[in-house]
Amino acid sequence: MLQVQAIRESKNEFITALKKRNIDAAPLLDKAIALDDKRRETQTQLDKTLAESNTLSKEIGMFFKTGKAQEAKVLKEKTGVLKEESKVLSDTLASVAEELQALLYQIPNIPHDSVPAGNTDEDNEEIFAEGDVPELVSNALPHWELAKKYDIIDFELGVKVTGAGFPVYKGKGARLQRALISYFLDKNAEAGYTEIQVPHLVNEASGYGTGQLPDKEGQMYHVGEDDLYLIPTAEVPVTNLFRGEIVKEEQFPICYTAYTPCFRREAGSYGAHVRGLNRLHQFDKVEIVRVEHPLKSFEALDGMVEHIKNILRELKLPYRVLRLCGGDLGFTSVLTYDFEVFSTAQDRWLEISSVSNFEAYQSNRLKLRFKDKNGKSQFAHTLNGSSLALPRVLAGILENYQVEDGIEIPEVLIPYCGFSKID
RNA sequence: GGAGAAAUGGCAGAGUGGUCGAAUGCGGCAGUCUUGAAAACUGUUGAGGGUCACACCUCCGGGGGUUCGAAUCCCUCUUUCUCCGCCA
Repeated sequence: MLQVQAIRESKNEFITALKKRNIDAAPLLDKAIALDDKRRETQTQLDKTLAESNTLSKEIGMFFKTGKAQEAKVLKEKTGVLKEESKVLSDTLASVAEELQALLYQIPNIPHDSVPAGNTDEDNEEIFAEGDVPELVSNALPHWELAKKYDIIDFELGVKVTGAGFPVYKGKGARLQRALISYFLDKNAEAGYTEIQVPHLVNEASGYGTGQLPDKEGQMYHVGEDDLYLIPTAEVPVTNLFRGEIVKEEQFPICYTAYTPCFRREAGSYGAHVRGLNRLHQFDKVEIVRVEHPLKSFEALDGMVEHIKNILRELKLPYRVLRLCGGDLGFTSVLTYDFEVFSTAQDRWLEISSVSNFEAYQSNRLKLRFKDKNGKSQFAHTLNGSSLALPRVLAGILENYQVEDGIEIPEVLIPYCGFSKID
């Protein structure tokens, strides 16, 4: 969430920037400032009342010690009144603070200067493209047909066991998927990311920490009996490792990578673009997460983009990089680059990675800080990106690497797979 | 799942109703000594809010209560440890 102090300092800039998200933020920001004024005023009054009460209590103690019970009794009556007052004040404070918090949760992050205005993915800005679209055989198939033909992914079996959107990977399909996971993790480790394994279920506080709660509640699977959520991305457990932490400045950059399955209810999504691996309830993803010094976070973002480009280059997949427009930008993000692979057989772009800088928006919720050189603590910046999301990379490989009598395996993956062709 | 014990500052560990934000040790930082380092000695060292800076307020696992006053008493939740049971 935004810091009230920042809202006070840059209200007009924020209003202008939030227009790119098609939001008229003026009333929200004004209300936040007004609530914060009220909060501070109440806090001051409460502090005064408590200070008085503390002083009197000490005096009472002294009177008791010196046997002056009568004097103590008089003061006790006074503190009784102060107690009533402070009760009222602290109730007011709690409710004002809660209201302010709820309001701040509703205000999205401030888009970066470079973010284009716009409403939908149509308005995203292509900033880079690379790789040749392969010439495919005349009877090229989409991946769900290929999956059936070579018996490497079974969607029906998944339906039987669980439901739609939970595919079963078989044989070389399963092996290829595992190869991709290992390959991605190795590439990330090579680039300086520390590999970690994290829980796949998180508690409510973690959901709030990274911003999935309260606004995307319906997108997560919730285990009611234990009040836990299945993670929609490794971002949630990995970033929450730092919840409430004060890190040392010299620890920067903090770079982690983790493989996890991801669970998404995808409530409300429908249409022709959800076939096969395009949209699933459970899928695998390798994530990279960074915690950075505020002055270094955009440099870090660029580094992450370059890193992912390198991977796609090695896989020899045609891809492009988009800068998301205000309307398509995630709630908590300042700047997001999406990577898309071109699927020749489907004749469309498939999103395979999303790389974002959240600046201090998550840190403020997480209370993730560092000590600067002056010994002051300030919020760190958090970033994350997919490196990469498996199903669509798999779809891209299956479709773009198909030949007359099978599917070839990208060269870099052969050592991981132990075979060079699916047939 | 059953029984018992515990939760205090970066760590260890005192503190069972008032002067305790908290002894002491270790660690960290600064200084003295030293060519330099180590040792020794001296000083300093939690977080948040608030202030120009002070003052002041809050925090001893979380929440609630008793009291004029709570780290200390009561309730509750969570977590950890030990023993037993079960088990990948």
